[in-house]
Amino acid sequence: MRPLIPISDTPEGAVSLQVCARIRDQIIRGSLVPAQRLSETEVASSFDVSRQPVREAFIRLAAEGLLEIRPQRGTYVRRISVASALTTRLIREAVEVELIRMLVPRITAADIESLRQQIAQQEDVATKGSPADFILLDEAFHRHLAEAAGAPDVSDYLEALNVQMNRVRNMTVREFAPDILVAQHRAIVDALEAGDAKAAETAIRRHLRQFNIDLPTIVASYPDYFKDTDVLTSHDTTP
Amino acid sequence: MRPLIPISDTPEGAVSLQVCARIRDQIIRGSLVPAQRLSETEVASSFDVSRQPVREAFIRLAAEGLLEIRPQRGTYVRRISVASALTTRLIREAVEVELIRMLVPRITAADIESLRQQIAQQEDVATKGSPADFILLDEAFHRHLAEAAGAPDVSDYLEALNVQMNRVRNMTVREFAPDILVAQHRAIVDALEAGDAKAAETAIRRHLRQFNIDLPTIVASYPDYFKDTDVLTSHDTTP
DNA sequence: TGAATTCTACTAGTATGGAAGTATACCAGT
DNA sequence: ACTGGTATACTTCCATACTAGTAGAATTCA
Repeated sequence: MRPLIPISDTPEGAVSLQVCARIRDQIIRGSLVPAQRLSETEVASSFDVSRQPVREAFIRLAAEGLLEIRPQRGTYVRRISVASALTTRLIREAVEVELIRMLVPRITAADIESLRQQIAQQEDVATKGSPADFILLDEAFHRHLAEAAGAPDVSDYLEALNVQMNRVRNMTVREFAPDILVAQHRAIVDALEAGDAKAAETAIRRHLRQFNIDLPTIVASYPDYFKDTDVLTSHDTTP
Repeated sequence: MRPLIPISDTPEGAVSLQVCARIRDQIIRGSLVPAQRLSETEVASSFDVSRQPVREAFIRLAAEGLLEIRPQRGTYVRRISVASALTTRLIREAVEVELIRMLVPRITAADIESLRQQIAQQEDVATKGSPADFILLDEAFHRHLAEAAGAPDVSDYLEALNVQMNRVRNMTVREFAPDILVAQHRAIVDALEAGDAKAAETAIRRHLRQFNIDLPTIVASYPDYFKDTDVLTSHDTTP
C-alpha cells in the first residue's frame, strides 16, 4: 500500500529512495548531528511509511558512510573520522594537481572568462549567502576545472569523497571563512591565465591544504562530532 | 528464524551480509557474468533464506556498483563501464604518483628489501598461480608502497576504485600477462632504490597506463561485458 | 548496603503475504 | 500479414508479524 500521506508533493521514485534522500539532506545540512540516534520505528512513523523502506534507506546511507548500523543495538549518525577526512583530502589534492597539470596546456580564454565569473559570484555569496550555497559554488568551480581538463567524470568521484568534509563545513558556519577560499580560487586562475604550471600547482595545493589548517580548530569546537581525533595530536606514531 | 541450512559452515554475522559476500565473490571471480539476471526469489531459494535478506544484499551490492536494480523489471550484474574504468584509472595514477613523490625521500632499506621479496613471489605466481592470486599480490605490493609513504589508509580507497578493473582482470585470464606487470614493479623499485624521483614517477605512470593498452583488446574479446565502449573509438568528441 | 540476577522494554534482523508495475505471449479485429 | 488489446506470469517494492539479541531497570539475595 502506498503511504497515506505522500512523502513529497511530487512523489517520484520508490519510497525507500525518498526517505534516503531526505535523511541524507538532513545529515549533510546538519539538522541530524553526529552520534545522534535514529530508530527505524520512529523514522518510519514520522514519514508515515512502514519500517522496511526506512530500513533499506538506512542500508544505503550506511554504505555512503553517513550512518552506522550497530546490529541489535541501534543506528546512529556516523561521527566524522578525522583520519579518513585527512586521507580523502590527500587523495583529492593528488587528483586535482593532476587535473591542473592536464589543464594548463589546453585551457581556453573562454574557460578563464567563465572561472572569473564564478569567482565573482562566490564573492557575493561569501558575504551574504549561506555556507550551503557557497559549497555549491565551490563544487561548481572545481567541476569546471575538471571539465576543462578533459575529465569531467572525475568530479563525481571527488564530490563523493568530499561528503564528509562538506558535513564539517556546514556544521561550522562561524569558523568557516569563505573569503579566503575565494582568494585562493583567484590565485589558481591567475596562474592558469599566465600559463604557469608550477604556480598553478602550488596554488591548488595551498588551496586544498587550507582544510588541514582549519580542521584542528573545528575539531576543538565540536569534539564529539568527530572520532579518530588522535591523528591530530600525535603527528607521528612511530616510537 | 535462522535459515534451515546455514549459509556458511561458520555462520558469522547476519544472513544478509553472508549472502552479500557470497554474491560479491561470485561476481568478482566471474562465475556471475555481466548482464546476467538475478532474481530475488531464485537467489533466496538457492540459499535457503527468505527474500528480504537477499533483497538487502542486492541493495548493498548495487551501492558498490556490482548490481543494477531496475525497479519492477529485474536485477542484473552490472556491465563494466569503460568510461568510468578509464576515469578511475586516471584517479589512481594521480594518487599513486603522489604516493611515490612522498615515498622517495623517506624510503628505507627494509622497504626495498620487502618489495624485492614481494616481486619474487609475484614472479612465481605469474607463471604457476591463478590470476586471482596474482591480484592479491599486486594489491599487497601497492599497499606496501602506500604504507611506506606514510599514508596506509589510501590503499583502502584505491582498492575500492579497483573493483571494476579487477573484474576485468579475472575475466580475462588469457589476455592477462602478469609478467609484464612484474617487470614494471621491478622498474619502480629500481628507481626508488636509486632515489630517482623522476624515474620512479615515470615508472609508476607507465605501469598504470598498461591498463589503457590492454583494455581495447579485452573489450573486443568480451564486448557484451562492457558498456560505454564508445569512448574507446572516438578519442575526442569535440567536433 | 551492595552485588548478582531476572525481567522488561527496547533494538535490528528475518519471514511471508500481497500490491503495483512491467514484459511477453496470445488472440481478436482489421 | 499486421496492428491493438488483453491476460498472464513474472519482477521489485511495501506492510505486517514475529524472532533473536541487547541494555538497563527492578528485584532478589547475601
